[in-house]
Amino acid sequence: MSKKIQAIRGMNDLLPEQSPLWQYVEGCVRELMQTYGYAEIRTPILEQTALFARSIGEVTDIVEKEMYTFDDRNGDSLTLRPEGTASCVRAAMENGLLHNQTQRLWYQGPMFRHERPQKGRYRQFHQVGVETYGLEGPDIDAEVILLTARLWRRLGLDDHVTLELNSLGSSDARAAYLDRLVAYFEQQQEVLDEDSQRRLYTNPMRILDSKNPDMEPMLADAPRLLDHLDTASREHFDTLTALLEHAGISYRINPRLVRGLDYYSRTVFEWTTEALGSQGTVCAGGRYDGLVEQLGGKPTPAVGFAMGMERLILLLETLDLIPDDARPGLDVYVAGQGDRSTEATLMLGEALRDALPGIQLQVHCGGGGFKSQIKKADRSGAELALLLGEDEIANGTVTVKFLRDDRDQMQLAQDNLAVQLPELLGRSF
RNA sequence: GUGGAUGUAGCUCAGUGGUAGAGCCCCGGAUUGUGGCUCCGGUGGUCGUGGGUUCGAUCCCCAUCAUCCACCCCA
Repeated sequence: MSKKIQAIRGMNDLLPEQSPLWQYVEGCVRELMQTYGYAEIRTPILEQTALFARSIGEVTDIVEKEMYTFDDRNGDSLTLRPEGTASCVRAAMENGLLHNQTQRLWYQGPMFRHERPQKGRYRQFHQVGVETYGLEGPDIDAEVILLTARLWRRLGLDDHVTLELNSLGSSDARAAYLDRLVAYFEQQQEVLDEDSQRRLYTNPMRILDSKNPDMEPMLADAPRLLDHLDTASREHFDTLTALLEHAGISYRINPRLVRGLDYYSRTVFEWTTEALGSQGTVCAGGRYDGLVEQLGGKPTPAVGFAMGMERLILLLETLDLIPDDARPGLDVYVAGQGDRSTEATLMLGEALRDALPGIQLQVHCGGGGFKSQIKKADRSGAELALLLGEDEIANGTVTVKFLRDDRDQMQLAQDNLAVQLPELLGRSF
């Protein structure tokens, strides 16, 4: 077992039993994006290392210790993308998508971070993300949040997730606030725990995030960023919250909500759940007006978010919110008996698929006794079994056996099956 | 990167210092053209890996790898 090659730590196989659920969620996402007129963009999984170092922030954990970075054969430093925003900005700039136009884009795919795996956290994980460019007003912030809220409703998750909101203000206002904050923490040095001491000069806002209960009173009295916003950011935030209220989206303002990545400004938000234990953030995003310029483009306002597919799926599973059509299933299983049944079953299957293009039909392969074929039909989950024995083949009929209902089997003419099957299955194709 | 728990059949798990068992699954039979219930039989394991202690280790010790949970961080 252990001498065999196994998957890389934290990188999981998605097994057949799970893929219908993934396809279901992916389908919901695709429909949702189309509903809002967002266009899909697909970018390479590998980028030059500098792209992430410059956008995410040199001193973040992601860049400092979590990236899968290696040298290409020609000596270039490449990195497996740890998130989608940087690639998306790069691609949009490189292809002229930001030249005098706005964009509403979405993407989906695997991301890579070398972290210690845990529930809801893997080294290869999948994100769905949205990025909008060229829109500076709070209307687009609201739209992006409304879009996520619609997805929760679609998936039945709306009662199980909470929206948290904050504003980080302009970079000037934030810089001024940071000075105040650091000054406050310096006066409280003796209360700061070890982690916080370290973060005091690298990323002081993260101290606000701390879960250490001993620091709670000190943090509660810390200066709040929301009280030190510049006027424009304040108005932006107030308009956003008003829009959300109009739309009936409830939210909780969390003055301590800080995004981990350096590029955020003004609006930040997070959808969280209690049901996933320690990795409760299902979706997170915000505004990053400075990023495009930081990466060498013209100043371009931008808003986006990313959500974690594994966490979403875990959530649907723990809450038992998986609809039937997101489970594997078959409509029909075709079994045969006798020397000529192989040809007969395969041809019947093809004919039915021609006539009923949406049908989910499996023809038994691999021989075996009639009895075991019917057993397989049962285990397959199919509604009906179509049986082709010597008699049926001789007279052009097929025996229909109801696997889920207590109902007598019947013999039908093969020529008529395409007409009668939809009725027998209770669905159209 | 830190801490804790756990690795025995495909899956869920018992178990013992004298080289292993159950349930489910799978295959066959009772029923030579009929699943789901029942009964009978069968396949399947270098007991995660490497080393140590021992006459002998799946069990005790060390290391290592992996999984899970938490911290950190984040989706």
